[in-house]
Amino acid sequence: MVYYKLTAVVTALCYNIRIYNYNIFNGDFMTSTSEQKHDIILDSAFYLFSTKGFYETKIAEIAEHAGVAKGTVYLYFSSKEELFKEMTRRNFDEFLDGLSNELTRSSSFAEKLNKIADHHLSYFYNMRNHTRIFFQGLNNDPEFMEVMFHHIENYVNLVTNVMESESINESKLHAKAFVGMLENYKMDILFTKSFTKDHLNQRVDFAVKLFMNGCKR
Amino acid sequence: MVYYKLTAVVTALCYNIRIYNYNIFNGDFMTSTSEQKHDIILDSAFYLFSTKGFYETKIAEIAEHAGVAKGTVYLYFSSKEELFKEMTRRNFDEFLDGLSNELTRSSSFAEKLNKIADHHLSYFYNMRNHTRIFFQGLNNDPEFMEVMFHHIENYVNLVTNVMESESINESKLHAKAFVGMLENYKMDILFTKSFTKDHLNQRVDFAVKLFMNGCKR
Amino acid sequence: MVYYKLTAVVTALCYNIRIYNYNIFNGDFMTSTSEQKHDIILDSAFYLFSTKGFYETKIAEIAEHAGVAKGTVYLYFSSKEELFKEMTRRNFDEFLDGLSNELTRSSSFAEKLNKIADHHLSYFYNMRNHTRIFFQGLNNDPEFMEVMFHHIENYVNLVTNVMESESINESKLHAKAFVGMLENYKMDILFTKSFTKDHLNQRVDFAVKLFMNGCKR
Amino acid sequence: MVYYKLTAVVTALCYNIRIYNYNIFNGDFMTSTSEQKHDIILDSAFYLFSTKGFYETKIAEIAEHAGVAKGTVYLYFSSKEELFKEMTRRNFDEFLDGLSNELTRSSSFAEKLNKIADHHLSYFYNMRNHTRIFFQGLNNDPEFMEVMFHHIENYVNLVTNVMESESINESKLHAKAFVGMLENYKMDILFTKSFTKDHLNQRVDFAVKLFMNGCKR
DNA sequence: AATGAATGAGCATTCATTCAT
DNA sequence: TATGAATGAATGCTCATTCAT
Repeated sequence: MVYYKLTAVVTALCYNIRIYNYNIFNGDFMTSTSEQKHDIILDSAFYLFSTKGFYETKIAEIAEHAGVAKGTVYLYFSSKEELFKEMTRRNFDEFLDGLSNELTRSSSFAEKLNKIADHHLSYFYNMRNHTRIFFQGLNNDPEFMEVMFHHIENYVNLVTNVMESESINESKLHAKAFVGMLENYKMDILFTKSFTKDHLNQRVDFAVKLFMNGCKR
Repeated sequence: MVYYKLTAVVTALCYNIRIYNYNIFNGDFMTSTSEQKHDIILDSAFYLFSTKGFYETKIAEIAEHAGVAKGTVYLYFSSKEELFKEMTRRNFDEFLDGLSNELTRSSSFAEKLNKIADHHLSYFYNMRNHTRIFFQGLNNDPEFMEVMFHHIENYVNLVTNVMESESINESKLHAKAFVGMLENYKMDILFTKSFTKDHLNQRVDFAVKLFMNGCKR
Repeated sequence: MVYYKLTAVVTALCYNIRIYNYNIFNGDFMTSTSEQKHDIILDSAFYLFSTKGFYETKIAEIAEHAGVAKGTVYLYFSSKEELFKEMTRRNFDEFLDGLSNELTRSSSFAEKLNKIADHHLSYFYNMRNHTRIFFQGLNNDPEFMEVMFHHIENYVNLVTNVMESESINESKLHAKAFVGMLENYKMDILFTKSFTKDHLNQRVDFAVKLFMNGCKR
Repeated sequence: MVYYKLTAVVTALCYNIRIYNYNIFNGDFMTSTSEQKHDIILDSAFYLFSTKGFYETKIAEIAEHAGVAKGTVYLYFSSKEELFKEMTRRNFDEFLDGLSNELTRSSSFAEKLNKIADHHLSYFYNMRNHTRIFFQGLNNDPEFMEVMFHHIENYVNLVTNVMESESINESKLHAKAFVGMLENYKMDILFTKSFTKDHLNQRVDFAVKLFMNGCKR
C-alpha cells in the first residue's frame, strides 16, 4: 500500500498534557470504565508518541504505560495507525477549542493577535520539559493527511476570521504569515533549554508588533 | 537508547532535484565510476526518502531505483541512517550555497528579502510534482540532530546578517519571523495542486511587504 | 568485539536425550504450557545444535522442529546465543547431577573410577546414533566461556575428590589424566559405526586398569 | 547441503607458527612467487582461523593480513572451506613430521613416551600466547571429516607403533589413552595464563609415569 | 596474475495483531 | 471485557564469490 503522502509537522501544533489516570473510584453503578480506559490509552499514546515518535513507540509500551494488556488496546482502537490518528484528532480539537474560547473573550485586534500568539507559544512552552515533540506522521496514509489538512485549515480559518473582522485584505495570506512566525518561534522553545516565560512573552509581543507594523528600521 | 530528540520539519527545507545520472562522458584519463555511484545512490535515497519517509523506504528499493545491488549501497554508506544523514547534509548544503550566492548579487534590503523568499519558495516549488516532502528525521539520533541544528542555524544566520546589514534591532527575531512566514507558505505549495508560479510570486511579494510594513488595515 | 577465546570441545561432554515432549497429562488445576514450551525449544535446540553446529543451525529450523513459530523462540530466549548457552548449561548440569548421584552409591576406589568411566562413555554412547556431536561453542563470548570453564572445573573437581578420598597425591593431575583417557575413547564411540556396548565396557575396564596399574608390559 | 557430520576438536591438535612472510628477494629468474603467495595466504589463514575461528574469520581479513587482494585468495584456493582444509592438512603434517623425526632419535620406551608427551604439549605451549586455539571445524563437510580422521589415525598409529615395539597388548587402546591424557593437559596450557615451561615438564613426566606405573596410592 | 568493485542469497530479530481462555 | 502467549511477515545487513579491467 503506497498512499499519497503525508504531513506531520503540524502534528506538533497541538498538544495537551494529561496525567496518567488511575481509576480512583468505581461505584457499582458507575459506568464509563470503558470510556475511561479509552482515554487512558489515548493519554499514554500521546505521551509516548510525542516523546519517541510513531515508529519508535511500540504498542506494548503504550499498553504498559496505560496499565492495560496489549490486547486491550485493540478493543478500543483498531490499529496502531488508528490510535495515532485519534490522538492527533483529540489534541488538535483541544488546541482549537482553547483558542476559540480565548478569542471570544478578546476585544481589540492587537489583543486578539496577542491571544493567538500567546496560546500558540504557551501551548508548546507548557509541555517543553514534559514531552518532546514529534515531527512525524503517517506519511503514506491519505486519511491521516486529510485529518491534518482539516485541522490546519481550521486553525488558519480561525486566524483568518480575526483578520477579516479587522477588514484586512488578503486575510488568509496574512493569517498564514502570522501563524508561520509563531511556528518558527516554537522551535526556539523546543530546542533552547534555557528558554523562559519571559522569552516567550517577548516573542509574543515581538510577533504582534512585527505583524502590525513591519520591521523597525 | 533514547537520545535527546530531533527535529525534522526542516529537513524539508532543503531539496534539490537530481536526475538518474548516466555517465555521458568520461575523459580519457579518468573515470569516477565510484564517485558517480555514490551520487546516484544519494539521488535515489533523496527521491525515495522524500517521497515515502525514512521508515517507509527500504534499502532494497533505493538499490533498485539506483540500479545497483543491495550490497552496493553498503559499499558507499555504512547504514541506512548514515545514508539518510548524508542526503540531508547534501541537500542543506546545496540550498544554502544557492541562497548565499544569490544574496551576493543583491543590493537593496527589499531585493535581498525578495531573493530569500524567492529562493525558499522556488526551491520547493521546483520539486512539487517531482517528490513529496517528508517531515521526518532520525528522532533519536543525536548526531543527526546536531547536523540539523547546525544547518538551521546557518540559514537563520544568513538571514540575520541581512537584517543586521540594515541595522535592524533584534535581527535574529526578525530573521526567524521572516523564515517562518515562508515556511508556512511552503505548505500551500506542497498541498495545493493548483499552485502556480504566479501564486508563488504573489506570496514572495506579499511576505516581503508584510515583513517591511506590517499588515495593511 | 573480539573477546578472549573459548573452548567448545567439552560442550560435547554433556548430552542427554530428550524426546519431543507432548503433554500427556495435565492435572486439573495446573498447566505449565509455557514451561513445557521452554523445554521443548531447548530440546530442539539441543538436537539441532548438536547435529549441525551453532552456525549451521537456523532459528527457523529450531522453531520448526519444536513445532512453534519463529517468534516464539524469542519469547523464551533473548537470542540465538542465549539459547545455545541455556542448552549447554542444562546439559552440563544433567551430566554432572547424574554422575554425582552415581558416585554416592559407589564404595571402593575401583568402583568409583568405573562409575566415572561408565557414566562418561555411556553418556555419549546413548546418543551416538541419535545426534552427532559438535565441537563448537561461542568462541568470542566471554560469558559462555565462563560457563564452560565452570562446568569443566566442576567435573574435574568431582573426579579430583574421588582421588583425594583415596589419598592420592597430585589428585588434580590424576583426575585430568583420567578424564583425558575417557575423552579420547569417546572419539571411538562417535566415529566408529560398529561400536557396541561390549566395546564400551571393554574400554571402561581398560581405562580403570590402566589408570590404576599402568601399562602392562 | 547437509553432510554427515564433522569433528573439529582435533583441529587444535596441530599448529605451527609462521611469520608473515615477505618476499625479500626475487631474482629475475627466481620463480615461485606464486608458491610463496600460496604459503603466505595459508599462514594468514592459520593465524586468523586459529585466533578467531572459522566463521568469525572473513576472507577479506585473511587477504588483508596476507597483503593480497581478496580475489587473489581465490586464485590459490577455490573456497573458504578449501582454504581451511588445506591449512588443517599442512598443520597436521608438520606436527606429525616433527614427531616422527623425534621418535627416530629416541631409544628407550620411557624416552619415546617422553618425546611424544613433550612434543604434544610443547607444540601448544609454543603458541599459547601467539594464537588462540579453535575447536571448530567444518561440521557438515564430509571431506573435511575424512581429512581429520586420517590425521588422527596417523597420530594414534605412530603412538601405537611405539606401544607395539614394546610388545604391549591392546596397543591401540594404550595409545589412545596416552594421547587422551596429553590432550587434557593441553587444556591447562591453553586456559591457564600462568602456565610455565616447568609446569609443562612436570606434566610430561607425570603423564609418562602415570601411564607406565599407574596411580600411586 | 592480480585486483577490488559489485553482487545477492541468506538470516536473526522485531513487533503489530490475533484469539483461546 | 480483558488478557498475553503465539504468530509470521517483513527487512537491514553481511560476506563469500565473481569478473571486468
